[in-house]
Amino acid sequence: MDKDKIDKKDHILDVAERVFSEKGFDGASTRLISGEAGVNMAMLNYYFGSKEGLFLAVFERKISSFQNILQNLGNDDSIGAWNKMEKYIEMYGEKVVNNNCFQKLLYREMSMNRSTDLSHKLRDMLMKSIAELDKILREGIANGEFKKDIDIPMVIAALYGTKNYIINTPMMSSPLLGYDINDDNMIETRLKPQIKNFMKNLLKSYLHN
Amino acid sequence: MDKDKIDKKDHILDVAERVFSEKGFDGASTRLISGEAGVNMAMLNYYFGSKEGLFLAVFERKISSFQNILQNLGNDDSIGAWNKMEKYIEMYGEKVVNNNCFQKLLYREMSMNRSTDLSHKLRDMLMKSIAELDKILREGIANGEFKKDIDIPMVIAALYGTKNYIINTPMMSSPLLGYDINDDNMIETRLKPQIKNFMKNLLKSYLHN
DNA sequence: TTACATTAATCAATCGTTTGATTAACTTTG
DNA sequence: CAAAGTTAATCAAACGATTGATTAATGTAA
Repeated sequence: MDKDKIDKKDHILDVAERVFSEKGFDGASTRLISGEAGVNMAMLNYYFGSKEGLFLAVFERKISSFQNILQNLGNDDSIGAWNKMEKYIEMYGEKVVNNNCFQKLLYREMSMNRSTDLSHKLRDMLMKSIAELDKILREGIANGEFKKDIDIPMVIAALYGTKNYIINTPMMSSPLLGYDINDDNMIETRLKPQIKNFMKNLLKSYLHN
Repeated sequence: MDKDKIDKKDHILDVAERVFSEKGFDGASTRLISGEAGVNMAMLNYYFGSKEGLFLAVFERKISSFQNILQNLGNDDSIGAWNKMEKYIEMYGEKVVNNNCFQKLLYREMSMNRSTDLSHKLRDMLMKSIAELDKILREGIANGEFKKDIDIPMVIAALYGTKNYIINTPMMSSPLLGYDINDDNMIETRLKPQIKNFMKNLLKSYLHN
């Protein structure tokens, strides 16, 4: 059945995403991935052409799911810039902490600084989210809500960087925060509220006049 | 001469640090490292025992150089907490942006979340710097300089995370900031002041009453 | 039967590592 | 001093293991 094929491909992608995020591209062998997925090694090449094709497919799937979020927020004239900012932080906190396994993989790949098609695609994808945030910040400056001398690029780096630090280095953030970052329950009940709350307070005091 | 031997080992470590930071541990072959260092492949094992031994040696060398900085800052009673905070940001900005190649390597290894001796050593090393920052923040709260409801772990994550985002993903931060992050001259004249200035302003508005 | 799915076996290439031989610089001995 | 002995440094070559990829045979469902 066609359904089965899709489910199987999706299952392989799930496993590959996890293994790649744990071991990195070079550290994750095709034998390990296929073994953990419970499929024959040759199936990876049958479905995805090559190891790099599989790697690409992992990202392609997520890129399309990241497409239509965080959008059209800057075009709403009915609410102020700070209100948009809070909404952005809310949505960002939800979406991004949920996919922490993929986020780790994503930013490790970006830190490789490669000039591949994939890297450019990922950069463009991330830049879309950033552009939305940039628009909100400019609007806030223009209408006097925010101070006019705020450092927009650094605000963006602070928001994304703080989240990445927590998610990507659980070995540091877990003892720091006092609870286990790898525990999904802790992420939901404690980490999400804490991140959202902190980012709002931090940026509110910095941005506002 | 003994001098030459030390210099050669140091040269290999320099090259290994760069190649590891560019390709990752698994992506950097011993042939590539020895080739770029201009030494015979067997010399890596002769000097460092194994590839992992070389990897370890790269870190060991830096750990000892990171030892005595950022220390005894919290014990000085002659200046206030915010003053210490500014000094911390200054020193941190200098030390850390200078070694951006190593920083990339360091945090990529930490994101692997391995339970190796190396990972624990690196965590302990980083925790020392963090503990100093923690001490300053607690002191500021105790003496009324800082608000009493600040989120200390998140402040630490914001400081370290913002820097990491800029340094580790130049593909994002370069177009964001408008200049080339990989250019040493730009790092010195523009990035360093911008990071220091932003972090001070950001934290000043968040921490202070 | 036909077309797709799946398998075990195998491929060449590359991996990290080891080897035995050679060189050069000191040390010891007569 | 000079010859013999000793050591660390360096090299090309090869090792077995593992890598990603391919093949040819088999299974399966329409």
